[in-house]
This record gives sequence, C-alpha cells and structure tokens, in this order.
Amino acid sequence: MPGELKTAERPGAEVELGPSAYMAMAMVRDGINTGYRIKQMLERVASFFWSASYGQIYPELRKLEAAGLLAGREVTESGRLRREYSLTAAGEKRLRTWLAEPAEPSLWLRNEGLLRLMLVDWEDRELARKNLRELRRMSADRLEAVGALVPPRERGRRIQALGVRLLEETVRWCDETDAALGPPDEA
Amino acid sequence: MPGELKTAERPGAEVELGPSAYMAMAMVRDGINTGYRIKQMLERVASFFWSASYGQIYPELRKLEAAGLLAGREVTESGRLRREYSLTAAGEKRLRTWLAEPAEPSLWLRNEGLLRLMLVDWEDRELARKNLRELRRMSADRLEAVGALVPPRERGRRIQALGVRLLEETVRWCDETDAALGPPDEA
DNA sequence: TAATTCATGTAAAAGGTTACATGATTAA
DNA sequence: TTAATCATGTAACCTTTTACATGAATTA
Repeated sequence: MPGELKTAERPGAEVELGPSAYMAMAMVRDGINTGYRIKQMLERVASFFWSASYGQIYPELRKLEAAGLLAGREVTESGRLRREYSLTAAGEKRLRTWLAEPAEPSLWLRNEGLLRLMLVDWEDRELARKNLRELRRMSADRLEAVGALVPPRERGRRIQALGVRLLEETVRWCDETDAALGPPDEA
Repeated sequence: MPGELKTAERPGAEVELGPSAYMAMAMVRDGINTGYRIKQMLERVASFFWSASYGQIYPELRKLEAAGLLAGREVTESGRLRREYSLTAAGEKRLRTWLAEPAEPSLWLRNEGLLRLMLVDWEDRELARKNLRELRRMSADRLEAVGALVPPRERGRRIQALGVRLLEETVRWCDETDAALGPPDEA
C-alpha cells in the first residue's frame, strides 16, 4: 500500500522496541538512571553476556523518552550536567509485558578467539598454541573482572556465579588443550 | 584530503577484511567450498560461538573473489548448479597472516535469555522461573545438538568438548537456580 | 598542570539480518 | 503430488560501532 504508515509514524501508536530498549528501561527502573551509569553497569556486571556502546545507549534513551516510556530531566550537581531518567507508567507496563511474554530469546555469539582456533591448522602446533593462549588470556582477564564483583542482591550474585563458572571452564579447557597439544617443538 | 581514495577504491590495493571473510577463506581452504556448505558447517559445529546468514556469506564470497583471494567457478552436477570456490595464493597468504597476527580478538555476546533473567524482579518467583526455564530449554537444545556431533578431527572434537562443557554448566546452573528459588508459590 | 573521570551526544560507516525471489532435485 | 533439501542470490532495513566533538570536575 502506498499510503501506509509505518508503526513509528502512526501517531500515538506503539514504537517497536528491541532488547536494548528494555534493558535501558529496566536499568532506569532499578535506579541506574543515566546513560553513563547504564554503560558502567553493563561493563561491570553483564560483560559476559551483554554489551552496548554510548552511541547506542544515548539515542535509545532519547527515543524512549520521545515515545513517552521514559521521562528525562536535566540535573546539575556540583556544576556537572547530566540527564536523569525515570520510568513512566506506560514504560513500566511495556517492560512488564516484555518480561512476561515467552518469545524465543535471541542468542547471538561471536567469539573471534575461538573462531581463530577453529580455523588454524593444528598441525602447526606453535600457531595453535599462540591463538590458544590469546583466548586463555582474554578469558582469564574477564574471569578476574567478573569474579571481583560483589553484587548486592542474590540475583546479581547468582548471575555472577554463572559467569565465573563459564569463564573458569573456558580457562581450564585452554590449559588442557594446551597440554594435549604436546611439548613445544624444540624443548 | 578531498581527492583521497579509500582502500577499496585504490586499484590493486588490499581490501579490508573482517573475521567473517577469513572464516570463509579458511572454510574454502578446508574443502567446504560453497556458500551453502559453509552455512551448514557453521550451524552444525560452530553454533555456540559463531554464526552467519546467507545474506552475509554469499556477498562475502563474491567480494573475496573480486579481490582475487578466492577463485569461483560454476559447477553443474546432476542438473544442480553451484558455485565452487578455491583459495588463491594471495588468499592463502592473507589468511596465514591473519591467523598469525596477535590482534586482540573481538568478543561479542548477546544472550537475551540471560538478560531477561537479569532484568526480571526475582521477588516475582514465577516470572523468574519462567524466564529461567526458557533459558534452560534453549541451552539444553543446543547442548543436544552440539553433543550429537562426531567431528572427524581432534581439533573439532576438542572444540566440541568446550561447547558441551559450557552448555552443560549453563543447564546445571539453571537447575540449581531454579531449586534455590524455592518451591512454587502454591504447591 | 596534566591526566583521568564524569557526562552527553552526533554522523558516518560497518556489519549483519530478514524477507523475498527463483528453481531444480529428491524423498515421503 | 507434496514437502523437504539443495542452492544462490538481492534489496531493504536495522542495529550497532567507531570516531569525533565538547566541556566541567576531580585526582595525581
């Protein structure tokens, strides 16, 4: 149809939201109410299963505000300007619905370290080992970061525990695989 | 500079390649030499750490061919037309370099199931449980698929083992968390 | 005084998916 | 005959990143 309007253009109609939008709303609901703080929080507690850049977060918050799901206001504290958001009733409703609907959650993984490891010729032991150690290093770094957290609530501690386990398992696998690769070419 | 040419426009110059391009080249090197087969292979063996759609793979192969890194030819077998690729000397060189360079490998994770779980209010036990079970179901499905593989080479078996372990760990965590959530609200 | 942190944002580009279109072959 | 598998591709769209720009406050 030529005169058809997209959802976003139909005034008053619901805007379509992706997981990142709901993430932002839930963060705001929990008191993490600025773009900057949302980013910090993600980096700290969610790095092993979620991420977002400022370039995504800030426009997302603005969009949510324009849609009436978040309310933003400017706050100046000790000379510092920031934009604080709160969840509107409409936003809360929207968020609750999404959290309750049993839609198939997307799973989207890209681990370049593992990809490399799959692609290298393992006959070339030293090359395989090099890529393996890089993967180990990255996993160990992440493990350290995730393990250092002290989440205030049970929920956070549980999720942290999963991250720790998955990362530990990866590090262990790297070590075992390294050992299985045999001694260095010239020992 | 106004008259400056981008890398891709400078004739004979190297095209910039992302991990997906190297993935394709390595697959072709290993005899997985059509777009269709690359996709199948990824789905089967790499689903827990890598994925790509046809909409990405086919143009990527064409691009690589145009850059002289892959050579493609049309093959008709029992009436079926397909495009088979082989790795050129230039492609092999490029791939080897990438595999050997110690660039920080990217890590890109988005597990919506876990995100939901982080965002739901755990006070609402039933809602938390619902999301938890959905995550468990997805992980168990994937575990089954990955576990069913019988990779021909040691390399593949090793990587499979990692997938199995990570997925098993996730399923176990789901069960433990479910139990920790306590008995159903009305038992 | 210099570097880091707090804080927000934009524009352009990259990277990727979805939906669609096509058509032959093979298995049920 | 119908459904599934094999097989390739495009166009529109969307999400997300990167790089940049700005500036005040705080810490070293």
